[in-house]
Amino acid sequence: MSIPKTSWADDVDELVSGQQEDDNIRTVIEYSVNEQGKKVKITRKIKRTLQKSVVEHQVAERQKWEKFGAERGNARGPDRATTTVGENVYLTLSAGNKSAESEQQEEKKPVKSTTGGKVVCRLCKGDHFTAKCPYRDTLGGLENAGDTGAGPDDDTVPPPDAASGAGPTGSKYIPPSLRAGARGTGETMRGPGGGNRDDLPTLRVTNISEDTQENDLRDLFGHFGRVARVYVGRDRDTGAGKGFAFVSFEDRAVAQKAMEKVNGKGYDNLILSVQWSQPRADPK
DNA sequence: GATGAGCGG
Repeated sequence: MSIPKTSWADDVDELVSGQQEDDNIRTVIEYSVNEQGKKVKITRKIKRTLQKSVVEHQVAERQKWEKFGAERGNARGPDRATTTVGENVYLTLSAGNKSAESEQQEEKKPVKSTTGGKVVCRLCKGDHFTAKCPYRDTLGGLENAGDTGAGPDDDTVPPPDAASGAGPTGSKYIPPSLRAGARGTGETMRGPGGGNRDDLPTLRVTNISEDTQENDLRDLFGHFGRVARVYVGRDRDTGAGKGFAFVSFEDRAVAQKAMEKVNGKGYDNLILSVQWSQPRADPK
């Protein structure tokens, strides 16, 4: 009763010779024809993660039935040459460790829904992100101690039981860097003025060659003083330079000096132009 | 001649 095979896909479920068949891994081989008309072999290894043979009782009973019709007299149960036994295969299609359910919920809610789609500043409850709060300098320190550097905060170390996790009130764990009185990255990441990088003295350098790199400019301007940041304007897609760059210094006087010295200077057979930068246009 | 990216409850 061998039924003639009708397609490549019928060649499924045979063991690759010389391959160990693990009880919990089934190897399924398929052949199909791709867009270029070529035969492709697809080998799939299906791992059984469930308990073996989770089958309804009635279904299991059917395996004992005598065969009838054209199959009369053949061995009981499915003939693996012609029949693929369905298994309980659970596919969990998800990205980022999210369950499918939570992913759906996420799609439903609008992207920026914190307070009904409105952004609310944590400091002043204004209509902007906390980072752009106009009162950030004065209020920021209250929310996150150590923000302004050597502030007058006391050096109180949290009591041991507070550090060990949930207290009697069920408070959340707070990493050491965020505990009151914590010193560390927050301080070292900021310049001496306590300001952030948006108000560093910055020069706009134009007429640079398109293959000028950040490091080239660092070298060029580093002689005058500490360079805080270098940005080279590039084409988004190609990455090629667009002929201008921004160089930020720690010290405004240094920036001033650098501007005077480098402006009009030849570099890479071009004449550099150095001006104070304008603050970045901020989209309102 | 030329004016940046990124982060986020």
